[in-house]
Amino acid sequence: MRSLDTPDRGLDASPVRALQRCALCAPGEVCFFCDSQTAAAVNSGDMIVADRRVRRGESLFRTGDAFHFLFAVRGGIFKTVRNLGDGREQVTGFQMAGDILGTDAIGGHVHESDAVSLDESRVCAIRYAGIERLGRALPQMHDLLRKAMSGELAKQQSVILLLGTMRAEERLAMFLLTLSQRFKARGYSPTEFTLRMSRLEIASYLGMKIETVSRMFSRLNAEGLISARREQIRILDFAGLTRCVRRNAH
Amino acid sequence: MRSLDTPDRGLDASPVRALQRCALCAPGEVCFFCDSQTAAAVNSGDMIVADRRVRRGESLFRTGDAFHFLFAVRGGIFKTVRNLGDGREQVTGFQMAGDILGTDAIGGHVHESDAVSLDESRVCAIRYAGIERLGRALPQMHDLLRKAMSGELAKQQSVILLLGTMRAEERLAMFLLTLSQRFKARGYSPTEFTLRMSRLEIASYLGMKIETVSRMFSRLNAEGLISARREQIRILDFAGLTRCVRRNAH
DNA sequence: CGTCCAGTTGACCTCCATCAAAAAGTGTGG
DNA sequence: CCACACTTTTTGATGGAGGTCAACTGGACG
Repeated sequence: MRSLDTPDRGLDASPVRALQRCALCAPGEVCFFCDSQTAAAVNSGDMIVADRRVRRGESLFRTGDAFHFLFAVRGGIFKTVRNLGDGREQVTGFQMAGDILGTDAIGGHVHESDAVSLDESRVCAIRYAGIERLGRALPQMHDLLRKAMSGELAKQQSVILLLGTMRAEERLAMFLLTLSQRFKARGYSPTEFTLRMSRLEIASYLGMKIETVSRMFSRLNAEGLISARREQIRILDFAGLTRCVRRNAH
Repeated sequence: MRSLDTPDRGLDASPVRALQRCALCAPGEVCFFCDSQTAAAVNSGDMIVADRRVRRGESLFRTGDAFHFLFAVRGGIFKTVRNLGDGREQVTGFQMAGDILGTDAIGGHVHESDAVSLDESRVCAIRYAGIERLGRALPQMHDLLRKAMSGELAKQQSVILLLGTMRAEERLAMFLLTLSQRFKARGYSPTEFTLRMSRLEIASYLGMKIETVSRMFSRLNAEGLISARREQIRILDFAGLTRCVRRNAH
């Protein structure tokens, strides 16, 4: 009930807190650490934070890299790709402003996935050792981090449900609804947006083949639920899309 | 490469640290907070920790419950079940000694899944407020928690890959290999064990139907890789099972 | 010994993958 | 600006893995 009725807690949605901008964020940007308390710490220089831009196609980190930094996405969009070792790989998520990258490497000290920018992106690189140290003086930051990681866990569980229980059409409908939600939360139009990821990347993320993704786009088009032409998406019927996710049940 | 070559970092595997038992753990038990430092804090009464047994079929928490406690599994086994709201649901994981439960609710303050015991289980219930408070004096505990959550994220990503890219036979082979690994890490036989979960629960977890699970068990049997009779499993050929996971690639 | 439930096996069908080709963009050099 | 190569997306035709439905098997328990 919850994940469908409250889509902002559903698949890959991330609650973007309406917080004060931190010292590093430019107007129009939000980042994970945008919090007055935390921003103060950043200013005071207690924590090593580096502003960084990442070009389309560039990686923040790759599988096997030693873990030193967490990354707070301030603008643009990333994909994370995880490798199975036999040539197979899968996109495990898309991250945009307000999202955090690298948390899955805290435990193993090594990144288990690639983070690739799909756009001109801006991030803050935050030295993890600094976070560990600073937490004593600034417990809010640790709280923020735990909440973000907990949110990641919940998001991934939604992906697991999508992959484990949904049919192709539902998956795509869910994907579009979630994207729409995320754009809305960031102040962009929820009804009209441009896909930054290719059909291949969508297919990988949704556990299907590129042809099937294409067919499902066409089908949603034919049903009058969306108007999709290549990367340009307009959602025409939210209720219909939501019904589409539910109806294939059982 | 990594997830197959180093199975203990693969699907649902959890590195069980060989640490000193904490004050609450009985001989033969391990828990998440088994750490001399942490154990001391537990003893000193700084953190509210309650020992608790959970009977087969009982829940630790249910979807919608307010979040107050994390649970450290000391013995037995749990499943977490997440609901899609239209009748569909899926088992998102199995947790045994050393694993932690409830972390996905830290962000939203509400549990988004059910945690059900599949056995006579023992857990420590740890008041989350206590963890937040105690972290200042005992940073190791926060570190432990972050690492555990990070490990959860990595585990779930492996599940996402399993659901997104693997065929039915591979999924079951992977499941058995991972279980074996987890038993081994806990000092039990990796070659011979009893499944505590039903075929239905396995099917749900692996995103397939009960009939398919049954067929795949039969197939692995026929191939001489395992000897499975109902819940009693013996692994006859580890290399063969591993090859089975790889071979269906592409 | 019959009932019940979990698991297995069989027969059939559907959804999606696969293979193939056309269509629509994108980029490059003349 | 056009011709040509090349990539990405769409559409079509076909087949196969796994879902569905149904019957059977084998423990567990009264």
